[in-house]
Formats: sequence, structure tokens, C-alpha cells
Amino acid sequence: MEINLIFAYFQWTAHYSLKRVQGTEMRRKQEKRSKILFAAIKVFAQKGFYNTKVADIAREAGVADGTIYLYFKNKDDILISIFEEKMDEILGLFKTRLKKAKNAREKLEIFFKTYFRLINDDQDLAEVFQVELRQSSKFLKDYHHQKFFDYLNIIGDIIKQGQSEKIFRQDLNPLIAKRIIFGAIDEVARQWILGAEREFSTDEACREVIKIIGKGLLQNRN
Amino acid sequence: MEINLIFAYFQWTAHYSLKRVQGTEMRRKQEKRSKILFAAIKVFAQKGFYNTKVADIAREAGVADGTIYLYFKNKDDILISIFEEKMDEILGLFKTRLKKAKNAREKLEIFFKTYFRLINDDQDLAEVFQVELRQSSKFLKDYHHQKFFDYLNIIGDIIKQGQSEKIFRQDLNPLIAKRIIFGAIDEVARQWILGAEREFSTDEACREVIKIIGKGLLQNRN
Amino acid sequence: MEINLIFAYFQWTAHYSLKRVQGTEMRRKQEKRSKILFAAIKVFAQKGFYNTKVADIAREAGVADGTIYLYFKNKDDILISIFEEKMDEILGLFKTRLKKAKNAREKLEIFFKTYFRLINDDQDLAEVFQVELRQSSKFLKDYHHQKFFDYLNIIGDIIKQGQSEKIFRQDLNPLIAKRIIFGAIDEVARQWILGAEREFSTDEACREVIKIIGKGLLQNRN
Amino acid sequence: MEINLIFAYFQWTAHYSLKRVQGTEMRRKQEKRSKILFAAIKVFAQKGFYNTKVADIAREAGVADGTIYLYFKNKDDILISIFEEKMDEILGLFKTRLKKAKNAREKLEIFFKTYFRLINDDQDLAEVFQVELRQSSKFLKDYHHQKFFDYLNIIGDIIKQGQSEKIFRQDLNPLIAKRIIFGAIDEVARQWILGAEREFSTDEACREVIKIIGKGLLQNRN
DNA sequence: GATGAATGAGCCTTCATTCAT
DNA sequence: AATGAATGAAGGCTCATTCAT
Repeated sequence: MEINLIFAYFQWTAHYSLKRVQGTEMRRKQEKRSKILFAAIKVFAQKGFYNTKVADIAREAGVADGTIYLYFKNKDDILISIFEEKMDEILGLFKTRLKKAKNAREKLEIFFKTYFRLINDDQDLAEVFQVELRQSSKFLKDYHHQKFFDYLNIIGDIIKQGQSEKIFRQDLNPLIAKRIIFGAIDEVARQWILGAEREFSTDEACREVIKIIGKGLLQNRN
Repeated sequence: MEINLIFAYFQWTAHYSLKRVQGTEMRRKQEKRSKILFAAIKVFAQKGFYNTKVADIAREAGVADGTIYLYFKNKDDILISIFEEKMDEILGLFKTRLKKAKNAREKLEIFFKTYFRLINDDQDLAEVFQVELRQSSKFLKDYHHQKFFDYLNIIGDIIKQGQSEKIFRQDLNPLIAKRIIFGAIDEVARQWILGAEREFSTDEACREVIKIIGKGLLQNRN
Repeated sequence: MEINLIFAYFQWTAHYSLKRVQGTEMRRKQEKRSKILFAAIKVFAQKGFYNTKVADIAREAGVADGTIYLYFKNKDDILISIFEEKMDEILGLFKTRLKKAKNAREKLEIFFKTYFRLINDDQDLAEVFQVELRQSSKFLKDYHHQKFFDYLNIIGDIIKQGQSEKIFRQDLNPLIAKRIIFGAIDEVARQWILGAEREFSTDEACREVIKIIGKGLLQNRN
Repeated sequence: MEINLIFAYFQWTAHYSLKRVQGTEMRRKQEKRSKILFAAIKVFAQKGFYNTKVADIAREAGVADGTIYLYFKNKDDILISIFEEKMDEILGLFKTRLKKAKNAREKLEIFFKTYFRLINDDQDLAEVFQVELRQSSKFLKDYHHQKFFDYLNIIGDIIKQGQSEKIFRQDLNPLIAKRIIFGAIDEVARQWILGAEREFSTDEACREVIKIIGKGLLQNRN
């Protein structure tokens, strides 16, 4: 509930915060950029990056084809921008939410809850992140996402903190462990998104992850 | 070592098993088909499905462009065939290997070991599975991966068996748990494959997975 | 020196002469029109007509893209206007300068000197004339360069005058001869303009032309 | 008459000479390439380079659009190839024809005759050379034609030879003189090509050039 | 069966021109 | 009058697929 409010607020600010002080025309420009980005997310989610025509995005956004190129260098740039800009929002949200936790175990739980809340609240975006950003060597090999590493390191840092707090096992390799965790939630989310019939809710998924991963990380005595 | 032998054998049989009884010309036909499939795996792994030209596959396979269409309906069909045929091999291998285990815990461990052995031994194939098939649910609308479900259900069955053997927690939802496990190993494998510098070995990865997931599934008292 | 002054005067008048009697706002309008024309000459000279974007001209002129269309019908119209208006200036200059000559031979020499002086003093304009207008007969199907014929006929008239003065050979075909002369000076000018390293001065070029063409036209006895 | 025969022979050899020893399929490949080049010359001559669509060339050549790209890198490459390949033929023809001359004066005359014969016999090609190759900064500035310099130097060499034979004036600057001559014949040719109504024949043009330029170069005493 | 030259539908991108402000 | 964001038609080029040899 609370998260919902935060998320709504965060969505609202996302479009405006950076430019709040600037004039109306600047705001309008940002609005159109956001409109295109939003349309692109929707269409990429539906058809996939390579099966999406720039004209599809334009139609969805309600602008002319050429207008896209006033805001983005090319089609690839749209996908990269989705990643960069949305990742900024997401990283910000995680940072804010994790501040409240008093130890690594709580942090892990908040992390999972925030993650599945995000997935639940913006499925198109989630799908683009889950599916489209994976598919092209452009984005996986050639293009190095500092922001993706930042994101992964949120998990890594929680693990390390948990180890120094003697809550998590000392023999874990955080490098591999963070991938295990990321992969686990990522795949569950993907299944939730792509699965035709919803076999489980994001809340159930979250609880399941906490059960398995949470327990898997703990010291034997706990 | 032992696994390697098994794997080598299995690779050899893969090309011939289905058609073993047929004549020489049929065998030659299979050889060319395999050559193309093998080339496709390599090129898809390098460049991704959409950035691979049919001509690239032809060149890699050492055949003419047109020849490909004597063995495959179209470019999509190559990807599907990779999946179908390799999945048959993989499913067969898992089945053989898992027979030896006496309980779910052992099965899980064998599953992980076999998985990372496969990844280690055929990286190109692994990459195609990891990256390129992610998008297939988009572009191959009609195509449903029964074999992928079979594969996933190997994990699901191990979980259920572990629950009935009272080794694994009773409150696990096998539907979600199998995704968690699949996602975890999948992501670790992806990182191992795509990461420029090898930060860990497949053996380390395997041990780490067993530590976290293995423990995460167990009953509290164990 | 003297010519320089004349040329400077002529440049100044070019912008105002036609509209000298009109009010200030009209003059301001002319100024902007000239600014655009001047910018267009510069950019056309640098990049060629087809490789020049209207936006390039606008930027060079320091006006908005749309402003150009307040002064010119379209991109073609800019090129035509350059030709028309600059040709008026040039024709006027030739007329003024040629008045002083007492015979065809002197006229020819003054013509050459004036020509190379113009080339020397406004290289951008020269380049547009040299290179870009070459193609105009293609793309401006309807447009006939009356002024170019006027210009050519200055040469033709000098030849005819020289023939009736018995200075030039009687067997010359003025129609062809004027093309020969125009082509000769045009090409020398082009080389001077486009050649990376200046291999000769316009003065040298002028003297060389007078030597060859001048002598070539003369009666045998002279 | 004689020239016509030579020219016809030379046209025939142009397509085959280089590949004469190779197999039929190579010859067929050359034929198609020539067909496209020939079509391009025709269409460029009619509409100009920038107003010609690749599809226009394809239609004229009777091939599909894509076929063009099997033989040429891109549209620019077609124009460059026209220049390069035709220039080879032309240079070869000049070399052959000029061998027969016994002094510079005769050489000059043969040069002019050959030139106007070429113009007369392949008007489309002449137009492309005259007009299209001039219009783009691509071809005039960025692209350096060694072959064009070779061509110009044929004239330059004749001038130098004439000077050492004491036939031509000693005070000529060959650098400028060759441009004067090239420009003169070039412009006459262009007028002959572009002029709607043929005001003169190429033979007349040739005679006129010999009269003016020929005489202009001679020593005073001759 | 094998070839690879040929095809042509399709799409990204550019840019001259318009028009609301 | 001036602006410049928006438009959308147009075209160069790619590449999966075909088919004559």
C-alpha cells in the first residue's frame, strides 16, 4: 500500500523532476520525449525490439515518424534510453527504500518486495527489461551498462553486509551469489510476465523467493 | 572426465542416433544438416539471431546460401531446430545421469553438476539457449516449447520428490521454486559465458549454487 | 586597387540599389534576404547544392529555418536567385568597365581582367557559379538562363566587333568562339578555386589567357 | 570513318578484354555489370546524378534494385566506376591515336579530333563526364582522380613537347595552358551536348578549336 | 542435390516544407 | 515578421528467399 503511493509519486516525478525549474517549453519537450519512450516500451513489450518498426512507435506515441528522430539518435538509442532513464528511477527507488532497513536480512526482504512491486506495477517496462534488453549482442556485449552493475551491486552489497554482520554464511562468494539471486528473481518475474495464465501472484513469488534464497544465505545456527 | 566421455559420446550419437538404420545417403544428408545446425549455433552465439544473416550461417557451414533451404524451412526454423534437437540430447543426458541418484538431494546435486558440465563443454550452444531463445516467445508466436517445459519439470519433479521424501520443505510451491532454481543457474551460467574475464569457474559456480539453493530447499531440522 | 574599389562599391550597391527609394522596413527586409543569399552562396560553395540542407543555410545566416521561406519559394529558388541577382551585378560591372575600351582587343583584355578580378574577390560566389550552376540545366527544367546568355554575349559581341574592326580573324564562328573563350577562363578559374594548393595567381592566369586566346583570335598579319 | 572503326572496336574490347581468358560465367558477370553501368550513364545523363533513383537505373538495366548492389558498393560507387572505367578506355584510345603523330602540332590536332569524335559517338557518357562529375563535392574535392590528371597531362605533355620542338611559344605556362585548352574543348562539347538545337557539328567545333587554340600556342614567326 | 546470382519487399532515416505560437 | 518543432513523403540499402543451371 505504502509502496504503491511511493511508486505513484516516483512515476510522477520521473518525468518532471529533472526539469522542474525550467520553462514551459522545456517541460513540453520532456513530455513528448516521455511520450515516445512510453510508447516504445509498450510496443517493444508487445512485439520485441527487432519486430518493432519505428513507425509503430510513432503511431503509438501519436507523432510523426520523423519526430522520433528529434528526440533520439536512432532506434537503438530508444532502447538504450529506456534502459538508462528507467534504471535511474529504479536505482533511486531502491536506494530510498533500503535506507530504512536496520540489517542485511531486512534489506534483502525490502529489496525483494520492492522488486516484485516494480514488476507488478509496470509490466511493459518489466518486459522490456526482462526480454528485450537480453536479446541483442548490442546490449549484452558491446554496450556496457554501468547502471546494470550498480543494480547488481545493490544485491552484492547486501550480501557483504550480511556477512560482516555474521547473519549470512561466511563461505559465500558474493560475486556468484549476487548472480544467483538476480537470476532467481529475474526468472520468476519473467515467468509471471510472459506466462499466458497467471499461475501465481507477485506477492506469492516474493514470499517464495524469501523462503528459498533468504534461508539459503543464512548461517547454519540461525 | 567421466562426464566428458559421456558428453562426447552423446554428441556423437546426437547426429546419428535418429537415422542409424538408414542408408549412407541418408547419413550424408544428416551430416550436412548437422553441419548447418552447428554453424548456426556458433554464429547465433556470436552475433545474435537478428544480427545473423543466413549467408553467415552458410559461410560458416561451408555450403551455399540456397542449400540451407533444402534442410530448413526458413531462418526461424533453424533456431527452432537447434532448440528441439539439442533439447532432446540434453533431456536424454539428464535422464541417464539422474537415474543413478538414490534421493532428491543427490538428484539435485547431479542435476547442477550435469548442467554446469554442459555449459562448460558447449559454450556456443549454451549462449544460444541463454540469450537467443529468450526472445523466441515473441517472434515465434505459435511455437510452444514443450521440451523446455520438460526440462523445467526435471527440476520440478526433483522438488516434489524431495518434499515427499521429507527432505525438502513442505511449504514450497514447486511451480515457483523450479523457476527460482532455473533462473539462478541460468544467470550464473550466462555471466560465466558472457563475462569478458572469467571471474569464476563452472565448478565454483556449481558449488555456490548447491550451497545456496541446496540449503534453501531443505527442511529446517536438517 | 581601382578595381577593388569598384568592386566594393558594387557589392554595397547590390543590396540596396533596387530598393533604394523604399522605406526602412523594406530595407531591413532586403538586408535579411541578402544575408540568406550570402549564407547560401557560402554553404553551396562548401558542400554543393544537393549536399546543403536548408537548415545549414539558416544556421549560417543566423535565422530560423522557416524564415528562409518568407524570402524564397523553395530551395531551388535560392539557387536561381543567387544566379539572377549576382548575374545582374556582374553584368552591370562588365558593362561599366567595358565602356572605356576603344577597340575589341582592349575590350577583350578588360573583360579578362575584370573576370579574374571578380573570381579573386568573391571565391564563394565564383564556386557556386562554376560548379553548382552546371547542374541547373538538369534540375531546373523550366528555368532558362537568359542572363547567362547575356553574359556569354558580351564575349560574342566583342568577337563580332573585333571582326568588323578587322582585328580578329574573319573566319571565326562567334557562336563557337565565345564558348571556347568562356570555357577556357572558366576552367582556369575553377582550377584556381578548387585546387588545394594555389599553383598560380589570378593575375598569372589572366596573362596566360590573354597570350593564348588573344593571339588565337588575331588576324594573321598582326 | 577510320576513327569510327577504331572506336567501335574499342567499345567492343572494353567489356571483354580484361576477362577474355576467363570462363563464360565470368563473362556473363561482366556483361551484367556493363549493362548496369551503361544504364546508369543513360539515366544520369537524362536526369542528373542526384535526381536519379537507384530504382531508375535498375529499371533501365532490366534488373532488380538489389542486383545493383551485387556489382556496386552504393550509388556513389556507380558514378565513380563510370569515371574510372570509361577513363581507362579513353586514355587508352588517346595513347594509341597519338603515337602516329610526328610532332606536337600534329599531336594537338589528333587530340582535338579524337576528343570530338568521342563526344560525338557517346553522348550520354559525354554528358555524365561533362555535367554530373562536376556537380558534387564528392567527386571534385574529396575524390581525387588520378585518371583525370593523366588525361590533363596528355595536353600538358603535348605543350611541353611543342615548346622543346620550338613550335610552341616558350613563354607559356603549361600548367595554365593545359587548363585553358581543356576548358575550351570541354565547354564547346558541353554546349553541343546540352544545347537543345544543334547550332554546330562536332566537326565544326573541332576546326574552330584548332583555329583559335592552335594558333594561340604557336611561335610568332610561324 | 547443390549452387549462388537474382529478386524485391520492407524499413530506417533524412530533410524540404509547413504552421501554430 | 520570426520561430523551430513537427511533419511525412521518399529513397538508399539490406537480406531472406527463390530458382535456373
